[in-house]
Amino acid sequence: MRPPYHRLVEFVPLTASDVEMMRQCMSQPYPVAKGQTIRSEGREVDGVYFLLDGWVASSVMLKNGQRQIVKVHLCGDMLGFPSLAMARAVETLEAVSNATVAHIPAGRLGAVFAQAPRVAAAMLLSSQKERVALMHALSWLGATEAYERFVAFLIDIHNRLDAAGLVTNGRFDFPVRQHQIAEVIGVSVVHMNRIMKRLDRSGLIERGRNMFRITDMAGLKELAANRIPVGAGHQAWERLNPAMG
Amino acid sequence: MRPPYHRLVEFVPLTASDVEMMRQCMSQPYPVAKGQTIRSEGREVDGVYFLLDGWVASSVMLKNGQRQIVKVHLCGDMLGFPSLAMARAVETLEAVSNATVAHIPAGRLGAVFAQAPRVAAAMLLSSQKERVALMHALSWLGATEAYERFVAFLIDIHNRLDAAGLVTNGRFDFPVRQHQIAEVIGVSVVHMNRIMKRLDRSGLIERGRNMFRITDMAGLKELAANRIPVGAGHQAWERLNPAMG
DNA sequence: CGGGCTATTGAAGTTGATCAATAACGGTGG
DNA sequence: CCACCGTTATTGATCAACTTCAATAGCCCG
Repeated sequence: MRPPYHRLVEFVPLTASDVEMMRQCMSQPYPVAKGQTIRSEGREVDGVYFLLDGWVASSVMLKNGQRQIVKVHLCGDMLGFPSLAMARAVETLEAVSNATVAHIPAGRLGAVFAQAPRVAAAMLLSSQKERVALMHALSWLGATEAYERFVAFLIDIHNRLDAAGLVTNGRFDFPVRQHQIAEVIGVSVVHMNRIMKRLDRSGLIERGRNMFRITDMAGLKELAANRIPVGAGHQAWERLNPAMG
Repeated sequence: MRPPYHRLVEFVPLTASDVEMMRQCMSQPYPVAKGQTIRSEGREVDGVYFLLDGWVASSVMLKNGQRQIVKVHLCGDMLGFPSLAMARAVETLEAVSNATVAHIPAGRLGAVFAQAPRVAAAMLLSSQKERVALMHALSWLGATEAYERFVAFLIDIHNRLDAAGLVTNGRFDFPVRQHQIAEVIGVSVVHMNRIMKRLDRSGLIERGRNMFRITDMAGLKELAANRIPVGAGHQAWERLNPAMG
């Protein structure tokens, strides 16, 4: 399945009609301009969103006025899923670049799950992968210094963009401003900048205003805090269905 | 539904037969002694675990030898779910107190999902709640100082124990050692201890070697970094099924 | 070509880490 | 019942990572 639909079939070999059903339950895709909010924390939960193109930050606001970006979403991601379990939305979804999203009303989502249990399984497994990503982000934040955290973040972004076919020769668009990266990594903008300069000097990457190129992935991986876990792919589905396969 | 089964029906009004089916697919409950490992990071993923009693830490190991506890599991929690999407287990499950768990083989889990879509929905929504918990832990780690993080952690534990009926008059068992709390909060043991002494002086809590009593919850909540989000309960299920209700 | 956002750099102050040592607890064997 | 020992808790002193304040420079856009 081509991006942006590649993630739907990552864990479960959905049929063409399964995917078509998912597509049917989405609204017409619409553009969101850079900086615009798709849905704010505290709003009513009326469903989830599918990101067809662009970059979206999912963030949580704290009482002290600080904001933590808990996930940078890329092409093919489902947005706002965690809030489905909560009375009101817990995260703010904000476009970091110009983006294209489609809304999926909660009611239609329920209908799809009822009619296509394989789609439900696909969503369940995708959600577990997101939990793993959060667990790793948490471990970086709690147990490593900021430089390594940023390296791990860069590698993650690279790999996910690569899966969406958006990396050429280690080079990819990177529309995230330094103050936003700082909110991901959990440091001040000032320190974030010092980290970038330090990474510049390392010679492992090249950096443009809206672009990154990883010139030495092996070197970067040595700096990162832990091994990048590998997804189970369709093996996950096979584990759940030992008979059918 | 009584603990430890209270969380199964938190979001979806499962029938008695749904719950019975879940219970059927679990192994005979077995004890795990304090300090024992239930499943290690890197092991094969052969299913998940249900925690009937006791405390279990879910942790991730980093290359630098540091360990981050990403979740402290309590009675009624499902353990090891995130690894279902990965080729090998990403977290280590270790008993913090004597505990009782039951194993749920992946294959039986798949069978339940196929036969009881409402159970699948319940698991999906529970997983979203866990994602929200991780998102908040992440925001605390990234954007607040350790003292507030610990307060937020304490409140969270209190609320979850309360939901399991394990709090009396603000008092609850707390078998977690300071070095383990340090691994949750992301600080050194030494600093963790200073935080506890500081909290002692605040007069908001009383502390014993294996016990906590919250004497001023309102005061604690003022210290915490952000509002405690409220779960949607069965409203989550109703959102997914607007017709049936 | 002015104005706002973004990036960069310096200097001083905090939070929390690390090293090191001591005290208290809890269980065990004699 | 007590002496012993490993684990856990507590405290002091020094050091590193990171923050905050402040200022300047560069980029993009109308």
